[in-house]
Amino acid sequence: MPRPGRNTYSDQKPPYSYISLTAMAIQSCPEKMLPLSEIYKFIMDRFPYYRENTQRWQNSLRHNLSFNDCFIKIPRRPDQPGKGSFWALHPNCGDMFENGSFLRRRKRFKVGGVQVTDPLGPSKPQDAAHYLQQQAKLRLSALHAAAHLPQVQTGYGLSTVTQPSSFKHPFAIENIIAREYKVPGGLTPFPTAGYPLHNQLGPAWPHMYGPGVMDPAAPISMAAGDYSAYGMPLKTLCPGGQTLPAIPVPIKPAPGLPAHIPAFLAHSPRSLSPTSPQSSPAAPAEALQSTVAVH
DNA sequence: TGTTGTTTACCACTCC
DNA sequence: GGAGTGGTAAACAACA
Repeated sequence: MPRPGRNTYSDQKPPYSYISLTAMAIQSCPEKMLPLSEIYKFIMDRFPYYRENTQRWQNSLRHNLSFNDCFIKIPRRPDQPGKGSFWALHPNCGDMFENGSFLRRRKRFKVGGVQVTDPLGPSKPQDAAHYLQQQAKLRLSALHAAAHLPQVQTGYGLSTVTQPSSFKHPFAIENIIAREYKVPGGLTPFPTAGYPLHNQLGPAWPHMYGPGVMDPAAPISMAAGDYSAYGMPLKTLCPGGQTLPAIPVPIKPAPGLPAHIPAFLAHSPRSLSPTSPQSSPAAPAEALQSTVAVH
C-alpha cells in the first residue's frame, strides 16, 4: 500500500475525499476562502489524477460544497466582480475528521448539531461567513499597518512566517502532512503558546492541542529529499517556515514586533482579502510549508 | 453559452 | 442489516 503523504499520487487517485481536498484548498489560502475555480486549480495542480475527467469530479466537488454544512458560501462583494462565490470552511468543522486524519471523517459536520466549544456561539452559516469576513478585514487592516515591514509572498498564501507560535488547524496543509509522518516520540510541531483558540480547540483535538502535547521549544527538522503529501519536495516547497493560522484567529502581537502587528502578518502575503487578487496558482508549491518533522 | 450552485437519486463501502 | 459516509450522475436554475 502506498503510504499517504509520500510521492505516490502522481497519477493515482489520492486517498482523500473531495471534502478533504476542498478543505486543503481552502486552508491553503490566507483568506481561508476560495472561489470554486481556485479550488479546482488547487486540486489539479497538486493531484495530476484530477487533471482528467474534470467534469465528473468537479460535479462531485460542487455537490459536496453544497451538500456539506462544513462549507460555507461567502458572496462576493459588489467591488469584487467575478463568477461564483467564495467558499470557506465553517469555523466549527475542525473535529470532523477522525483523529484529524483526512482519510476518513469522524462524522458529518452538521450546523446546529453537537459541536466543539464554539467561539462563535450558535453555529449558523451566515454567522460563520460574517465571522470570516470580519477576520479578513481585520487582517487586511493590520497588514496595512504593517506595510513597512518586509513581507514574503507565497503562492497559495501559506506564508513563510517565521514566528514560532502559530495556530494550526487540522485542515492546514502542514497538519495533513504532519499527520502522515509520524514524529518520533509523539512530538508535534505545534506550539501551545499563543492564541486563545487553543484552549477552545483542546477538547476537540486533544491529540493536537491538549496539555503537554505540543512542545514549543522542540526544533523541527526536515531531511532533504523528503516529500510532501502532494508529491513535491517539502524543502523546496517550504523555504521559510510556518503558515498563517488555518482559521481566523484573534490577532496577537509577536515577540520582537511592534505590539500592534500580529505575528502572522509580519510576513503575510499581499492578499489578505478577497478584494485583493488571488494568489497565482502558478506557484502551488509555496502552499506547503516546512514545520514538519519528517523522519 | 459556459460556469456556478442546488438538489435528488443511486450505489458502494465501512462500521457498529 | 442499518446507519453513515463517499462518489457519481443528472437535472435544473441563476448568473456573468
